[in-house]
Amino acid sequence: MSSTRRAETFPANTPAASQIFTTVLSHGPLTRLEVARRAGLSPAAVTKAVRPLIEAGYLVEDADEPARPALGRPANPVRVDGGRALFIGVKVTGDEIIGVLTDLCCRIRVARHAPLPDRDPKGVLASVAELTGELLTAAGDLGVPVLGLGIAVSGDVDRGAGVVRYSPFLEWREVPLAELAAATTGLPVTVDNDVRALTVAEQWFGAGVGLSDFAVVTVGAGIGCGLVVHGRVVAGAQGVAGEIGHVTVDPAGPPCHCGNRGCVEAIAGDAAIVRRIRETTGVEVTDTAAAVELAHQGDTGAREAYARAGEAIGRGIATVANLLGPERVIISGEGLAAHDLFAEQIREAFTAAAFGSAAQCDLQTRPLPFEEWARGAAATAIQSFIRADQQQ
Amino acid sequence: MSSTRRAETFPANTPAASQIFTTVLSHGPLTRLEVARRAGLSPAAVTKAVRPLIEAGYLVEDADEPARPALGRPANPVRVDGGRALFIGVKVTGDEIIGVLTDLCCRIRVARHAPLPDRDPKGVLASVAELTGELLTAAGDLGVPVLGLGIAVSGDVDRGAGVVRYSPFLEWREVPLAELAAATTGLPVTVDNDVRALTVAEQWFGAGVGLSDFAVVTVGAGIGCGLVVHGRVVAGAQGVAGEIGHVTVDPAGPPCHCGNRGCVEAIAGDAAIVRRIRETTGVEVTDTAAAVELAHQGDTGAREAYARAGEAIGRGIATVANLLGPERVIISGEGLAAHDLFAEQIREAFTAAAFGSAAQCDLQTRPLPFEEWARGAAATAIQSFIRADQQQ
DNA sequence: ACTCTTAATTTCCGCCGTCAATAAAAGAAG
DNA sequence: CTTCTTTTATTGACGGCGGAAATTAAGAGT
Repeated sequence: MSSTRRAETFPANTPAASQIFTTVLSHGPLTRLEVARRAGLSPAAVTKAVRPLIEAGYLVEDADEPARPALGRPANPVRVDGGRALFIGVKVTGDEIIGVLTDLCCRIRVARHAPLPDRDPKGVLASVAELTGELLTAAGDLGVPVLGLGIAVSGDVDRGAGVVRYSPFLEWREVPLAELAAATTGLPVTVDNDVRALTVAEQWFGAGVGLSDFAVVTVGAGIGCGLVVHGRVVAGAQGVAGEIGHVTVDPAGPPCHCGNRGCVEAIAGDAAIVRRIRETTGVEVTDTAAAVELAHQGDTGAREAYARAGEAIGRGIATVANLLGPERVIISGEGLAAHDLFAEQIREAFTAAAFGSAAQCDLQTRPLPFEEWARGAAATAIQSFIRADQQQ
Repeated sequence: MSSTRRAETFPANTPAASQIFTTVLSHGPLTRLEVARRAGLSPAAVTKAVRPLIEAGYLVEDADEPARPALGRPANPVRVDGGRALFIGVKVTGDEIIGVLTDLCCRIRVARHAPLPDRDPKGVLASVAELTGELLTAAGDLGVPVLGLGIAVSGDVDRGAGVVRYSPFLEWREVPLAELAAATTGLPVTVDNDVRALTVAEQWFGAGVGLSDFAVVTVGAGIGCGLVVHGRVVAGAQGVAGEIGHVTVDPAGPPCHCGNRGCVEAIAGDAAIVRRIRETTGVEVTDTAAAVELAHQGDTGAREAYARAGEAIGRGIATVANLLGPERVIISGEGLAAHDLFAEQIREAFTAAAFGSAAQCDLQTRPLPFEEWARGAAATAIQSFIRADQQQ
């Protein structure tokens, strides 16, 4: 496993081919004509681009003909053969790593997690290698090649360079993770920020499909935000963007570890909610689960803490909507376990603080199973595989 | 003038040609090799694209050879011949219209303004036609054709459709201004939101040249913001974006006409500052000029009002920086007359509220002469002329 | 005069994507 | 059963864009 095996490459050199494939990938089975229409190309171009993709096994003609609605030659839709290739996505948190094996359509086949005994690059790399090894074995049993590995890390990540610039959780600076992981696993590696990875998954396989402007807001220990503008994920000039967690909601609010007061995260982050409940109720809740339970029991102080959190989140989302005018905001995150406790407040605060037509922005809530972060990492690997060099 | 004259079109059909021209336009005289490098094209492609542009008179070989630094065949830089074509930009405010005649390099040749007696579409159209007529006469004296008219209006504008969706100041809804103005002036017309127009001017001819991610913040009666992400001006899904003026800075702050409290505009807008000074000092200041003077005289209350305003603006800018990670923020606007009164607070509040590497964002201040808004409108006309159909 | 160096141009070529015509695959009509 | 209609897919010719490499251009130094 120490040698980099000859990586299989995707047979789509031209921008049109890669765009056509992406269209089919995101929009399920489509006839060639429909693909041409959506991609703004001629039918001839689609036919020509599709052939090599079918020959290589990445696309298949959909055998089952679901609807035979109309006159004329029957349509012959094509779809991506998810089983053609597998990808591995790994999310590294402060104390564990989560890995998934997905197919080309980013459907999870196997999910694993393991504790993270050691946070320094060497230790993390060993854990990643072990987990990847397990998943590779599982892939081998399926007889399908694994064509890429995506790693998601919170913090400041330069995806293009494959370098973790700064990760507070891991206490890393300038770690060339892609290079290191490629050397140990022999796979092509993509490294990206975790929220951006999740955003990529939504853009290609989730609620962001077909939208050129949307945002993903994650609610949990921290409050994160991934942005898609002009059809591309926003990375920011310094590699950091979407810091909604430290948008000030109330300058008189509780102090935040960032040094300010009343950041969204200082009100609606897990720790902030728990602290607030302790302070107002005197009950010694220690973690989020206990906080949620207390609120569900009807405790006024706990409910109020969640209401405040919801309001802060709603205001944060309204800020995003005011500034960018996205078509949709997808709210997700572990914090959604408490969804019923603040959904209403989020919506209310958003509506109140959204200015003008920004209020027309569609708010969607999506559950976030714990493997979802790792799935996002896999999505970045799929993306890198499909458009090896070219952008968007 | 009632018939639409045969519009001259720009001889650059291919994306490469238009990109090459834009590069030369923004980056002054460049040798063909340098253009090729910057545009990511081969020198051959540049030579081929440049020739018809020179023949049509849009580009010229720079006669004066400024530096002859090196060995080898002397470089033969090309630049845009600003005098080849003229454009008109018009900014419509609530009570006057401002018009400029610019050359192809967006340098102002003539500036005029006129009161706006009537705000309904018909009246505005008449005023625009009259002002345009004057500028066309001036252009005729120069013997240079006018190839486009840009109109900037505050509010919700659909540039592609040429329709003003909603303008609170003018009390317009769904006015097809581009079509109407084209019919009366006979010129190709571009209509855009005023802040976005200003942003286009900065992107092509100002402090945003060469940057793919930056923001323009305007300080004046209102607080506005134009955003460029991935090299393109953000328009938002509903045609509205950059509403920094109604980002909440302090939920306990003064009420805003939008229905919330403590919006940036409710603290740092002209009217808000004047009101604040009246309330805290008791002095009956009536307008911004008086407020500035009072502050410059050292009045504590007035100075404090400006300090608060600066803090609010700084926080607003930090929010933009946190969310988008722009490379630069350009602060401009009529409010900069009071620049010395709050520049420091803007910077301090920004630094305090910017999270992590967002603080590395470059803050620049630019004066905003009153014709600048109209110049922005002219910039949109130039942009439309250069890339008639294709995007970016 | 010759060489060295860098800029610009020319020529040729590959290749992508469109156009327009054609084939394919049904059901409908007679 | 044949022919027509309708819609999808394919084919082949064509045009044009942009790149690679060779060539020309225009000096400076020796």
